Amino acid sequence: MSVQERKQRERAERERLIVATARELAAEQGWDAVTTRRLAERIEYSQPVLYSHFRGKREIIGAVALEGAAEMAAALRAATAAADGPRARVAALARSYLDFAERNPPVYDAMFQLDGGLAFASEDTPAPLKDAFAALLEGLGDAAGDDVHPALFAEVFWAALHGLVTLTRAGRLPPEEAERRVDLLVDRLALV
Amino acid sequence: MSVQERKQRERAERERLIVATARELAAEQGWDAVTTRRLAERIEYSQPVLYSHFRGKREIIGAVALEGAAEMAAALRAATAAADGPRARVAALARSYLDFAERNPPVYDAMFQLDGGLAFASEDTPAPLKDAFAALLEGLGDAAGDDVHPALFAEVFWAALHGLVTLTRAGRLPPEEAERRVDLLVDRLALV
DNA sequence: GGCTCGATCCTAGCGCCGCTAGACAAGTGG
DNA sequence: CCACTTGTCTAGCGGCGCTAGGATCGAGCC
Repeated sequence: MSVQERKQRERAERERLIVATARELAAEQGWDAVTTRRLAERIEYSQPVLYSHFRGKREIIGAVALEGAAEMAAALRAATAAADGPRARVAALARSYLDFAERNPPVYDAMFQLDGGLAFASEDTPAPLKDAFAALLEGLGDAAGDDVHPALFAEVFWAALHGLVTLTRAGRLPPEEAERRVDLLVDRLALV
Repeated sequence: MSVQERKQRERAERERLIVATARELAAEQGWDAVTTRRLAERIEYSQPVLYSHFRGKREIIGAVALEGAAEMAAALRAATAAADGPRARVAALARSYLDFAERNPPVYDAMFQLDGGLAFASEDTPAPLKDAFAALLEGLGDAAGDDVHPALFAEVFWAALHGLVTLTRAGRLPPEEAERRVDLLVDRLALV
């Protein structure tokens, strides 16, 4: 069986290569430049090979999004763990979120802007996505206050962060004021 | 000169037809279905005619976005004018914004999700876009509080609303709770 | 060791996209 | 009546996502 196992390993390896290359290409030249032809050329296989791993381009985007979700969850947890006190924790969470989006624009796009064909709010939502939201929920802790359901609070807080990311990226919000916006958001929304 | 004037009128009329048809097609089948070929067929002209009015597809999307911005500005002003008291005004503004996005998904997408080639935060930002933000700013009035610049406050409030729209559309936030989220946003963010 | 056969991968191509060059008809001014 | 501008169309370019069908190659059996 060793031969089959080796083949499976190689296959999995190649799948990782595809996702990593797609991400790399997107980081260098944007998602528009990520075409199946270019991607195939970079991994030094022909186009149809991509389709033996993924149903189509959407699924490749989705794979990048899942990778990103896992990384974001880790980043959020690391940031909140290092913070001291409730307010600092919420602020660190917010900064960490914005920071992640700024450092990985194509990954963030894959997660929220592009169609990666991922189910979001259903039972078959992929685990990494659920976990990223869980990390958000943990970090916010009891900043929701007694009169508001924590999940609802997390949703609104998340929406605000996501809006900041989107509008900043669109060139609508000058980056210099980012810090002040985070302060405003944390000071007013969170009860800490 | 009458002949030339008539021609100009007809030309302007056809341009409106193009934009309206693009919007209609997007509303019926989504922006993916808005191709230059289909659009040309619907207006009963050939493809190149589109390019005598717009530089390309992006500009057509941009035109729909501008139309949408003007409508949104009007909707926001109407909603805030009808509201009584500062808190009601802010709440009406928020509901009106979300309502607009829900009623006109493709238009909202043209404004904020797609690339319409519009300059956003510079001196040559088209007037309708500036005006829409102005309407937002007016509606929020002095809900910013004394310690926060009104424009900065408007940006954050807007970002939160935009995030709610995006995440709701992505299926991430259940629509039933929309009202409660608006309440949370208004109660905490606005000082009224 | 030679052969069969299934897995694996590639070449070629389909239908569609955004966009444009160049032919052609219609209307205007001399 | 003719030259010419203006407006529109036909046809086609390069590139897209995706797939059918043929070639190749290595594993497993006699």
